[in-house]
Amino acid sequence: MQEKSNRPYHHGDLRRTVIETAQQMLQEEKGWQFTLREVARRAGVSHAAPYKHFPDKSALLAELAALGFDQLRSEIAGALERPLRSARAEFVAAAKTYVQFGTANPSLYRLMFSGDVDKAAHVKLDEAGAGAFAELTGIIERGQASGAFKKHPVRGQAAAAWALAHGFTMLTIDGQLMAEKVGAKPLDAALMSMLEGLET
Amino acid sequence: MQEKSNRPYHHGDLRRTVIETAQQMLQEEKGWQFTLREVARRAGVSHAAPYKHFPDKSALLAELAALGFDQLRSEIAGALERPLRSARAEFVAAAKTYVQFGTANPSLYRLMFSGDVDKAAHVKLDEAGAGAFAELTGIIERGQASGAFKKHPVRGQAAAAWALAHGFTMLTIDGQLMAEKVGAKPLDAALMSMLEGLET
DNA sequence: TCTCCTATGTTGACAGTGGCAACTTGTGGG
DNA sequence: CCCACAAGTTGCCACTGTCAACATAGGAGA
Repeated sequence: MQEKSNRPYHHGDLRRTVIETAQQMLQEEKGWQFTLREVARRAGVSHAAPYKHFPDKSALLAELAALGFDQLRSEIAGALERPLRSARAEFVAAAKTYVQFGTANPSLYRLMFSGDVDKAAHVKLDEAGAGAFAELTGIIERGQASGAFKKHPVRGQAAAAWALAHGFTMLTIDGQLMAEKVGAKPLDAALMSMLEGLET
Repeated sequence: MQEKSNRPYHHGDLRRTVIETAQQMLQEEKGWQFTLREVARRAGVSHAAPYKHFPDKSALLAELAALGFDQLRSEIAGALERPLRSARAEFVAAAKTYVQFGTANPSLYRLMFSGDVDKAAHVKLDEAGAGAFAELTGIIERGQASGAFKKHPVRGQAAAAWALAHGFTMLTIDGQLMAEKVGAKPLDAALMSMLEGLET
């Protein structure tokens, strides 16, 4: 419109708006390959405005990934808050929450684990592995302490559990684990296999 | 140079040259986010020449991914060619070959499983899951037939095995499975866990 | 051998991108 | 009230993917 925008010259909260707009665009067809200019357009500012809040596009992507890790950790912690009856129940709850998060947010999950975000740009991304891994390590340690799990090296077991959850999430997002190919409840089957290896 | 290139007007084998050049560029820093114009420059042709062999950039990426799946399947088949003493040995050989392939070719492996290649563009990508999955299914079937593996639903077990191998590969490529975090031989630990679940 | 059609190159253009510099408009602190 | 800084805008550059029109072979058929 020829008439000036009624937004004042200073947006007031552009950093948050850019992040939220980018999060919305993650849900769209191009996933994290949206353009920063389109983010700026939707935020109602010029194409260069986001550069006052993020050094470059990669920094915005890193921020999105970091928020994703925050949310993942929060959901896993939430799943373990309720008193659980056994190490097995803890393990299953954490794993199912993990996979549920990834499959509910496929583009975000891909971004979180793409090589394209600059891990040096955001300390939270360094903590990414630490967070998920720490939860799993804790579950296995408690399981071994209670006698429910075999006393194998904890970190190797935790790596296996994380690899299984991560791999399952990625393959599901890719559409590689269709029911007609892998049966109706492949996650349950996968977790049972892993548990049979873990349990005494 | 002002002097004309000594390459004749018709390249003669440009499609193969574009593929090979792109494969080389996959090994470089930008991974599969190389530009088609740079591929054309390195191939010594104009920026539009590749469009006579590939409808668009995505089609070239799909071709690279398909060749990656060919190579992966070939390497797994090669690992299983030698007579193996047990179902366990088969399982370990296939899994280790899988992870070895992915960690030796990180950018190619990421491309193979990125959501960014158009699966409709190449029938081999549809077969991607079929190939790896068929190998794993075969190993588990043979293991169950010989009595080495428990008689659980095969496809669920195969899905678990694939998820573990895939997840382990992706996390390794991401640098998330450093030895100081997960111990010296995390893949061996992971495979042992899964095998303890599989074996009778 | 010639002609014609197709394959496969090239050139030029378009619309868009990421990101930078210089400038403009507030805002807040002293 | 003034000034320094934050946070906007405008304009530009070099590059991209892709398309259309044109140029140059190459091969098949008469």
